[in-house]
Amino acid sequence: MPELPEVETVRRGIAPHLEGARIVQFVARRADLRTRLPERLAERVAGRRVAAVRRRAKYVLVDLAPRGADPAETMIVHLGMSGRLVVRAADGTPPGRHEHVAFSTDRGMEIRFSDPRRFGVLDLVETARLGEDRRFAPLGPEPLSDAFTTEALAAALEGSRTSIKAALLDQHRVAGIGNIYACEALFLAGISPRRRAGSVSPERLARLVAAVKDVLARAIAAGGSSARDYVQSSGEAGWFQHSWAVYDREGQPCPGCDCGGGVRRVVQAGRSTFYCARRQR
DNA sequence: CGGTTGCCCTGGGGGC
DNA sequence: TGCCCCCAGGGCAACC
Repeated sequence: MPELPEVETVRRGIAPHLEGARIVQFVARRADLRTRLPERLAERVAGRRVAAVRRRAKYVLVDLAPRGADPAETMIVHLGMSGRLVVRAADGTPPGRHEHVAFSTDRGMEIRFSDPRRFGVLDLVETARLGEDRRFAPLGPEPLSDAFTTEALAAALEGSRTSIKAALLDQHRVAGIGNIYACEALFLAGISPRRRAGSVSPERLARLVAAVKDVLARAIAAGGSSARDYVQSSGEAGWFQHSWAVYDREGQPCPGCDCGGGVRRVVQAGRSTFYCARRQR
């Protein structure tokens, strides 16, 4: 699934089409995503004006303006591993097999949520209660915000005996990093993914914070890096070649390093980790 | 309590 | 070509 940069790119892709627009029709074709769609979702959303499209961690947040007695509500979208939000003209084209939800706007555009693996989530919560939602309350800081500092990361990792790689994937310590960018940031910072999280020195944590920000910002600037499941929100298929230094490059030489073994793959907490044993210590 | 494992689901790729 | 196994960007509940 899209990690933070891909979700941010999706947000930027759909925001111009949604912000200020009114949702005129909302259709849910199947309700059994990772969690069930909320009751009466279509009637609760149809007719509402979109106040803003935001992002928190890997969630897209579509803020719906109040309507009559209805308070401001937020549609929460998580793309899971294979989810997409595609913008297209509302031209009546029938939905594809995996397009589970679709909604159109008074500007003649349609947003389709497709998710073959159905690991995604779509929910509706009162905007004022978002902060106490169990999915959002425990989230760590946004890595691209000023709140994500060396000191903040050190505090989040203090005493932790898990690996630094697993810690970076823990959304409660820092939010939005997934498997690809965890690998890439550790490579950039020269830190072994197997090192215990609580034992990384402040100097190296400072490098890691900078590496996380750098790798995420560059991915956003590039439009998000892609994997096979991803399609840019504006609809064009497959954007971009991968430009990863170590992710999915087992056995290949890492950039600027001719160490014999090349990039290694190990499994940590059930997820593949790619790293260079020579450059990462 | 913190950390690790298994599972939710479908599709694509590689090996045979 | 076909089949079968393995793997995949996440998150969470159930376990140690």
